Amino acid sequence: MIDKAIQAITEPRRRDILHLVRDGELTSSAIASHFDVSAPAISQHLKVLEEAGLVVVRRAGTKRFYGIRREGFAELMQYMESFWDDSLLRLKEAAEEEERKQNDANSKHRHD
Amino acid sequence: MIDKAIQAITEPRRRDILHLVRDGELTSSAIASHFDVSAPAISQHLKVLEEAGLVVVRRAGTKRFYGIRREGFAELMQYMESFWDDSLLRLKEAAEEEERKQNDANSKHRHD
DNA sequence: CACTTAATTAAGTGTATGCTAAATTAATAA
DNA sequence: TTATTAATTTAGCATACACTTAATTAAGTG
Repeated sequence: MIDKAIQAITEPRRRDILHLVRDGELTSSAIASHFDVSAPAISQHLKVLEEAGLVVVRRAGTKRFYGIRREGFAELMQYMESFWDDSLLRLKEAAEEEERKQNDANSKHRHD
Repeated sequence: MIDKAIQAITEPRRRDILHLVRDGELTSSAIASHFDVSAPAISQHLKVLEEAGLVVVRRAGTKRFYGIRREGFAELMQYMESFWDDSLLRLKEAAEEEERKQNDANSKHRHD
């Protein structure tokens, strides 16, 4: 699922769609009106986002309202954070180690 | 550049490569040895990651050592955070609003 | 029922992309 | 210089995917 979610946010158009619906539900056609592509194209993007667990549909008559799915969003964010936080932690440690070495080297050369 | 970075981490194999090099520099062949694909395939992935500003190369003789590029990583992380943090903030607000409504409705029905 | 509205599914197209084997570059060693 | 090692670039292939138009489904409405 997490792979699907990452795959889903790959496509710039789908990130745009997520930005559109994150403030509240929108119908497929309302979303489509923001773009220069056909309604089916948007419908296909919405399907991908839904299968990735990032949006949910609420049916009301002939309309379908799309909105953010919190759990999916949270899961994706957690993955991202664990990925980058771990990396940054290690980079921070590496940077500090580097600085230590630098200081050692300097103190050997300095004679004040 | 940020679009290229997102595009770059789309591919699962490239995320795996990033995981491999985030603890320290590795040569192209050392990276390739972890996977079932050919060396050229890895080389091409590394090129994508380099052009996205996520890794850097250090040449030493015939070898090329690949490592994480901090600035690129930080930039990508910032973008991700701003995307998701904004979203989560709005979702949190929406949830609180929802709860308020729920409470109002309950207090009208309750007669204790 | 026929008609409208909202949206999706289906079929087909062009392009991007991940992969391979073969050729090429680059640095070093004999 | 010739050979070796490390890696990349090239050319070609197969698949994935974003898009289009046309057809179809689904829910109301006259």
